[in-house]
Amino acid sequence: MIIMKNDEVMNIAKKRGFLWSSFEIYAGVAGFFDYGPLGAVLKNKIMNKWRNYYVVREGFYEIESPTIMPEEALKASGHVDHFSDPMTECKDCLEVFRADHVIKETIGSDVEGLDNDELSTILSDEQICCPRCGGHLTHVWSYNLMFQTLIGAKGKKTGYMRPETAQGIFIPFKRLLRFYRNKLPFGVVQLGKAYRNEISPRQGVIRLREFTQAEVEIFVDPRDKTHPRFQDVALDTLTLYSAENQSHETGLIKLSAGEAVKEGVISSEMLTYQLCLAGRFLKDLGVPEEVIRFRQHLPSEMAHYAIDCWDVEVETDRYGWIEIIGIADRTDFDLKSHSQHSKEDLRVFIEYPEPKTIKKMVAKPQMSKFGPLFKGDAPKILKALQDVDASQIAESFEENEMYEIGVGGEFYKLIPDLVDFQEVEETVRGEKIFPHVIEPSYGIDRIIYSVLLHCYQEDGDRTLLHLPADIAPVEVNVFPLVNKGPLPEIAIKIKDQMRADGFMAEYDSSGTIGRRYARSDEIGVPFAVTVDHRTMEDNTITIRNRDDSNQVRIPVEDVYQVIDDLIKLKIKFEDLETNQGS
RNA sequence: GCGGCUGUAGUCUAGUCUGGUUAGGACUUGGGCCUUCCAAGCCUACGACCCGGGUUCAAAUCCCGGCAGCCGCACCA
Repeated sequence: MIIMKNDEVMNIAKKRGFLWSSFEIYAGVAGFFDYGPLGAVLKNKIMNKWRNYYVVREGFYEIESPTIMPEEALKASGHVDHFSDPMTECKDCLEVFRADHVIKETIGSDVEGLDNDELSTILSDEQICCPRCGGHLTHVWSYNLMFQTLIGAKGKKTGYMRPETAQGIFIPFKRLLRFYRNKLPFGVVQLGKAYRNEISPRQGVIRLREFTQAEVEIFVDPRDKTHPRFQDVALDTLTLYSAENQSHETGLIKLSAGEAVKEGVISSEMLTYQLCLAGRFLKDLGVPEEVIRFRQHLPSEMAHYAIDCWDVEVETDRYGWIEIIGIADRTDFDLKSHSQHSKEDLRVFIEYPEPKTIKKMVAKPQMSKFGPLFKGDAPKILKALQDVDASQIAESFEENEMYEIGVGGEFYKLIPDLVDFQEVEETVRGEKIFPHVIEPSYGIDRIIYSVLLHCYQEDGDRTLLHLPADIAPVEVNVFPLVNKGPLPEIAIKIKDQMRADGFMAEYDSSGTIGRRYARSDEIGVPFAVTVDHRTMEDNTITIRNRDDSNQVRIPVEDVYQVIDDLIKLKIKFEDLETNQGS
């Protein structure tokens, strides 16, 4: 039995307060995890680093919307109908199947969109039996992956826990568009909990029923998916596993971002830019490049509305390659659908660079004849007439001497006498379109797992977490070399000053100094300040670097600034060593 | 949701088959001694039979149910 890094890491995570399964004293519930004292800090630091990437540097403002959503909204998004699976169970062997899959496999017809009763009817009419044992299948029921709840005291309104944060961004689109002063492209982010009632969550923190997402929705002009700062990422190397590589089993390819766009492997600059950003983010979290790949969705697995979709995957010893970020071009599906369901116009007016003057024929009703003829119906006919292309009417006049127009179920005959045609010049300044959406969607819990897993290292007896200094939960430890004389007191004072300066600092005097360093390394504290005999002589302390155990000696009064620079990655520990040497 | 295996301190484990004294050990952790730089040593303390029911004079041990974990199947818009 190979000892998996996964097991070691999860062991430390539990023992030292990063992660553990929830409700343990009540035997736990599958699919729920607590973040412990260190885990919660780590998570916040990672989320804040993420904000620094997207909110600060990309300028995509963050919003926060409710985690409970009304049924209508999720009906529009497709989750009510499509996030549930029609299930059927074999009465004999108790195996559970997806009803639509069984039907498709047995009689070959596509039954997408049929409701449960219709599916049940097909099952019995076609005498479809259990694919495994040939037994009888039950009626079809829905297993919806969303947690359902009731809103209000009378509980009349059905609500669901949101299955993704994205919808919370699409719904207030009009307000967001206005906030961004009606101009594309713009991006909006949301970090928060999402909920999926997985049938059988089993892979620890990889598949949770309640999890944290960080999602970005970037609204772009569908005709222009170039990125203004593409040059900034064009030379980034991406390890790609394209749909073609997968179907031909040709392995991974390494391309620069620029090449990937040029060769059409990735569909747009916008999408590619996001892939690069995701890659950089992971590397900044200490996930090495060798374990990151970008896998394109196969046409068969891609949601029908997406035109290109890439998963960022990280390799793990326990679970293989796992998806931790999904980056999709969702086109205009969501906005269009919400537009239809809500009857709100969620389009954006895009101005042409130059106003276009177009000549067109318009039909001008002869009101003096029109009015008397149609009387009360005239206004609505006029209104309907506005939506009809004048050339169509002209054509119909030529062929049939009349044009029939339908208004609300009634038909009216127009004869050439009633309508004049005029050629007019019209200035068109732009047009209304549904923006396309580029969506990077991060699974924060999976990222935290990946970070812990790949920052974990064994070095002889020593185990350490190579967390980047700016995400390490405890930033600095302060130790007295021995518990004698004034050393503890000085160390405590330094620790207190560190805390006053805003550092996550801890003091530890228990056991030998070696044991304290070991404890410190195990949770990835990047630096340790040690107070020793020389501190009393010349007021200096040592700073120990977690990653190589090296130490440099500096004056006590400098320690706060130096630690600050180290934690914020402004200087490297090696620079201190060099300075000291000179 | 189905089937198989498993469940003893924070961790690893002895004991379970064959029911019987105060559930034993190691590591970890807390306190103390020692110790002037990387899990040393000594003393000391805390800490467990997954939950519920049954059988029995007696259950960690046998039986049933539940829960959780692992493996396989299914599921994963």
